[in-house]
Amino acid sequence: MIRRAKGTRDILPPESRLWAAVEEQARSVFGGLSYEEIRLPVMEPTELFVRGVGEGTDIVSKEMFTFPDRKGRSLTLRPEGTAGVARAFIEEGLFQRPQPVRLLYIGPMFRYEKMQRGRYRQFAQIGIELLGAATPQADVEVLMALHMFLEALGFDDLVIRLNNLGDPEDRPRFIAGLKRELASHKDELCSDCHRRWDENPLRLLDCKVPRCRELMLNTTPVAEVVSDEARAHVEEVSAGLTALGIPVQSAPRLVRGLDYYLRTAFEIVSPHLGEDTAIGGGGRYDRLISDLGGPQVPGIGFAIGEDRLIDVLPSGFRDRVLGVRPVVVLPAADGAETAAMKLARSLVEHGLEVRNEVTGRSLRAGLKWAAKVGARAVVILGPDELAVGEATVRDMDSGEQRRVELERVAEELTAQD
RNA sequence: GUGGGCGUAGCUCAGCUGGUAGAGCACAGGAUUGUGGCUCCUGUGGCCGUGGGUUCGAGUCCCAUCGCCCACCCCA
Repeated sequence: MIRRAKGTRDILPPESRLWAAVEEQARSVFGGLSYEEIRLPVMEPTELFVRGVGEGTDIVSKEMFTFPDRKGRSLTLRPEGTAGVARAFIEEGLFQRPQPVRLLYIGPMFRYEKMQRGRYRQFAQIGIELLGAATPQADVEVLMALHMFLEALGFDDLVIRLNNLGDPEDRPRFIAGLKRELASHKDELCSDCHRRWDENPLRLLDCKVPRCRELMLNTTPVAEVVSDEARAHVEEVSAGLTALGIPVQSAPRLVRGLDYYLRTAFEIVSPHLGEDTAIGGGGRYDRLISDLGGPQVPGIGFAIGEDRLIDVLPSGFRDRVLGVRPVVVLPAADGAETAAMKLARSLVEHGLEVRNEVTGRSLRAGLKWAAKVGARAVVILGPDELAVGEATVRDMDSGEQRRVELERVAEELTAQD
């Protein structure tokens, strides 16, 4: 048997309904703020991610699906969405449109990772990017959008964890200070931290090892070392969110896995799900476009892990989506097929979800089947009904049924809502 | 990348010290020829993950390999 590639999965009905509903909600909420969908290639030149995401990141150093095409060009399946958006922004001249530009993307990303529950090598992200606005208000809008979207799905205890990464110019000063503070305890750090010490010192902050964590708590937060402008920027973002009634929590050790973030960096969490499970995260990336050879255009955005989101979806939303029940149309007489099909067409046109019986089951077997597929009602077209142009409409919960003229079946079924 | 556990029907699993592959659920039909959910009967469904080895004989023992799960690591 041929099996799916490691780390991929098949999303079957009815689970797939949740995906469709979540994406529809995203288009609705983000669309309401004029974020319009951009559809990008899932493969890009490898160099885009090496330069965009950063060579020292885990993603680029060991998690990319990279392969040569038939002419020897190195391609990579996108491990995240922002780099591709930045590339398209430059290549398609989006900086010549009225600024800022608001974009939404939904789609699969790929990372060659060790498998674990809730983590896949192909996973989906929903993200937005706001390009061409450097103000704190831009950050506030993006975070508000994130909050609105998740609230629309029924999350009710969301907290934004916010950090200030400063500007790239602040980085060496901060890192030097951090190392100075940690120097006397360097031998107590874990082996990974020793590696990070030289390769990616910022990520020292992010270590999950308890002893390392303790040591980090005593270090000076990045936010206190950054330039006045950077500090004012993030403080204004925080104040703006608070003024909107969106809970914000300062997260001095929050560091994200992508090199391009500066100033604003954040995650959104739902505390009752556990503090380690961020639903989404993002930040500001004012140098990314220019680093990739484009104009100096600032940007901010986030990505939500759709797989994980669907895993933790509030039950209300879940039940609403999965609770939709079909109406079964059941021809139970010779020659009833056409009338049944016409009726099905009419019911669908009235917005009902119809499930036709097309296997020639007996009335009895048909009803049994209807119960199994969760039908809320069955429309029976037997010989008696057919003779007088009627149908029997049976409510599958109450068992009540009545004869209705064919033209009035849709009306009968939509009335009970 | 490191450590541990597990691979038998679509799903959950049983299968003893090696001797002709099983159950429940699910699916299909019927008992009830115009009425579902309960019950009962019948049926479909397997190269026992794959390859090699030991043996008269392997689902069972040995080796390898692939896959899945858990933890670490990392991360949306």
